[in-house]
Amino acid sequence: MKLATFNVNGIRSRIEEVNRLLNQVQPDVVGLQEIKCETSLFPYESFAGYYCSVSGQKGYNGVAICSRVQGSPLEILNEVESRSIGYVIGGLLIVNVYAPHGDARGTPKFVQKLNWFGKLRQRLQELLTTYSSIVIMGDFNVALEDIDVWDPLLLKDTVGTYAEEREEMLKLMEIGFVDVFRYLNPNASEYTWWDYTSGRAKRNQGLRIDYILVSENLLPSVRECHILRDLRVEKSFKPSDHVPVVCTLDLLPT
DNA sequence: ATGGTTGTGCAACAA
Repeated sequence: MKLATFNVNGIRSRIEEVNRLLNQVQPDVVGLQEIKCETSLFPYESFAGYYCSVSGQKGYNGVAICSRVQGSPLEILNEVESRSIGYVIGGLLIVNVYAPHGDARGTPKFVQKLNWFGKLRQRLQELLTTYSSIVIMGDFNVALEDIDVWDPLLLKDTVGTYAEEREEMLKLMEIGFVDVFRYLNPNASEYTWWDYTSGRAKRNQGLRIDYILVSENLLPSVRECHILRDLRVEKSFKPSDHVPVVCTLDLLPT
């Protein structure tokens, strides 16, 4: 089973890049973040062969899960902003999230981000009593370690590297989830997001803030995990500021 | 250079 997560930064402006992902990678399940449209405006026609469960919102945020195998939608968090969505495929629960970006330490948005992680952790703890196999994918807006940051000194104590943010994400993982990319690549410095400004992408000055996490029972099934940096360097279309993360598990997509 | 770019939606905000 091949899983992909992709913060598209506006799904209606990213059709070409999404087509490339679907055709080249042929994922069984795709989690999308920042679709930035209402549910009714989601381009379902671009996902032929997929069942799409969408939680949209006008202008901002918005998440979707598209799966080749039909499943059942599951509410993850009851929240005003569309930042989470769940989909149950057989015995596997897929959770797709778009964590709040946050702001500088001490601001309301900084506190909201930490609280959101706390709510998600509590909900996952509850879900782990029902679903033993859970995948959480998405844009967490946190670079867990300094090797996930192109210049840890320059970016010390900024959005995505604050110790409080890292602690919240680690607490979430400590209830029983593993970062698949780091598990397979203990020392790799690869990034999933580059600022549009200042030519960050071409100089590979980015952060790793998009993840696929699996519940510990799934670790024996983990085979591969790749970050598709080519999609940002590619000149043939306008890219998102994020690139997809793709993981392969030895599970049948049923 | 208090800088730079993008999407949404049409001014300004969020990232």
